[in-house]
Amino acid sequence: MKPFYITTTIPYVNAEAHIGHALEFVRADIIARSKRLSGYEVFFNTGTDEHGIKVFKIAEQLGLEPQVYVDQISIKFREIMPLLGISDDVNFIRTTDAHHIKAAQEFWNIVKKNGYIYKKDYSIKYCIGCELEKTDSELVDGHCPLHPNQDIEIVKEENYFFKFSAFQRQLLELYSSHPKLVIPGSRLNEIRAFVERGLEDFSISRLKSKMPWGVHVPDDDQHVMYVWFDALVNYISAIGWPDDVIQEKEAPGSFKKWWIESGGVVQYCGKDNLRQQSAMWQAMLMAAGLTQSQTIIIDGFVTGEGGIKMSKSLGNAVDPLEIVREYGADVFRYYVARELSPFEDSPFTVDKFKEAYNAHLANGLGNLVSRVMKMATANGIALYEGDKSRSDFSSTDEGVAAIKGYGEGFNGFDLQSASNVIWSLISKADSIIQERQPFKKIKTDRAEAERDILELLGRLEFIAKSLLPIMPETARKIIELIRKNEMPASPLFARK
RNA sequence: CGCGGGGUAGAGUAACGGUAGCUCGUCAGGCUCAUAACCUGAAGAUUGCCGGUUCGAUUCCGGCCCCCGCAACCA
Repeated sequence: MKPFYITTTIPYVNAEAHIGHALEFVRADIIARSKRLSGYEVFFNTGTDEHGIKVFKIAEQLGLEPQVYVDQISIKFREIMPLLGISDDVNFIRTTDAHHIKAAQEFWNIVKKNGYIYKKDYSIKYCIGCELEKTDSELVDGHCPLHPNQDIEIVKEENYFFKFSAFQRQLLELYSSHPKLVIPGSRLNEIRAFVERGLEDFSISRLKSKMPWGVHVPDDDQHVMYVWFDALVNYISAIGWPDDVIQEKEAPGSFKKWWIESGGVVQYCGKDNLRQQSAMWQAMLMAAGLTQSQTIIIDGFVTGEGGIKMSKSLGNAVDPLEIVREYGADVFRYYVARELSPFEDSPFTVDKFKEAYNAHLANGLGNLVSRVMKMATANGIALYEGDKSRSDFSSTDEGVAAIKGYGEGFNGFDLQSASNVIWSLISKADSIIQERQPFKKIKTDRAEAERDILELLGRLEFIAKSLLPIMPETARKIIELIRKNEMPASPLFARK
């Protein structure tokens, strides 16, 4: 079986999971499931990023050891997975895992040995009020917005730096030779323009005296790693690197299989992560002598009504778990796949969600299942005689075209166009019932009506099978009903 | 002249050189197998503004206005 490796970015655990995380988990899972169904062996990775000053401070405020805090919050993220219908075999990496820490240090050693790590003075902008360093973008008029009356202190410290600037040409070559590296193409243009403007080396360590919660820099007990050389390495530590490379100890789930033979990792990330994933991380891989990622899919953001940023203070934030609690994982997955733009920002409101649920799941899919199964069961017309199907939609011209459109959607990671194929088949089936009226015909022309109903069952089965990656539980339920020739005990999606 | 994305019917979006499509909502008709569901039809858009290229522009080019994100260590 051909291997396929897909990963999400791993969320930082300074806050609980929000809808953007849920969206990314679900999208990656839909791709993972579809690959599995088309015969790939899949490694699906997600997890949590747990080091850094913010986590350290939060733990301090809560009066907890950092490790205790991250244990608590990491498990919350892990527990979300089954609630979203994420595949059971998803790998969940934590940057505090012993193996990951070892891998991050080994990665550092290799890059250093290759001459891409050096030390220099670094000016940190520090807010005394927050006791935190600040980035320019966090400052308003040169002051911390939380402490506008205090001056920002410039603290100089010696940090390790990564020679990002050395990779400008190689990165540009990579973008030219791999036009599908970043999806959608507009994001590739964006990152290319960024790299063309010139790269600055970036700092990859912090003084341990100020930031104790991090991976120790090898051979220097004054420093811990700053986020990049820690968190980004998870994509390879998750698949066993460096064991089978360094020690030539080939383990199952090895780096060679998942990173090399698969053709590289497919990564999902939000648009705020474009730079980190498609430039910084790729350069780090080059520096370590490793091959590049295969594809980086850039998600848009979920916004509130009218494209306004979602935030708790604005009161327009939607909690994915509340949605899942009320509607179930499959409905949320449907919404992510079909109602949100695959690559651009799209609004998510409870009203819109409910509207889509009623229109396309209750009235659409759910209602179709009821009407088809009613005609089949009431008249004793089953699709299967033993194991033999009496109507196979996939071999019809229409079926072949549907498979093509659906496949193209998935190949381009365009879940929306893939699911549109399914919903146009649902709509078509509704029209067929209306036009041919098998429910009426059954009284006058049984043979003809039976043919119609069998065709509808075949279509419904095709719809259900196509739905497996997106709405796995629902799809299985429908397939089961068809096999047993039964009505659903209660409506699949009750109107709300 | 920092970078990128966008402005299309009441709402959300698609098309990207050839009569502006889809979904929701609205209105009218039909059907009764179905979850007051389904089917058909209608109304509703001078495709942000101005100019250019073209036989023809929502689609290409130039200018302007407005919105959003990013602007380097914010996951």
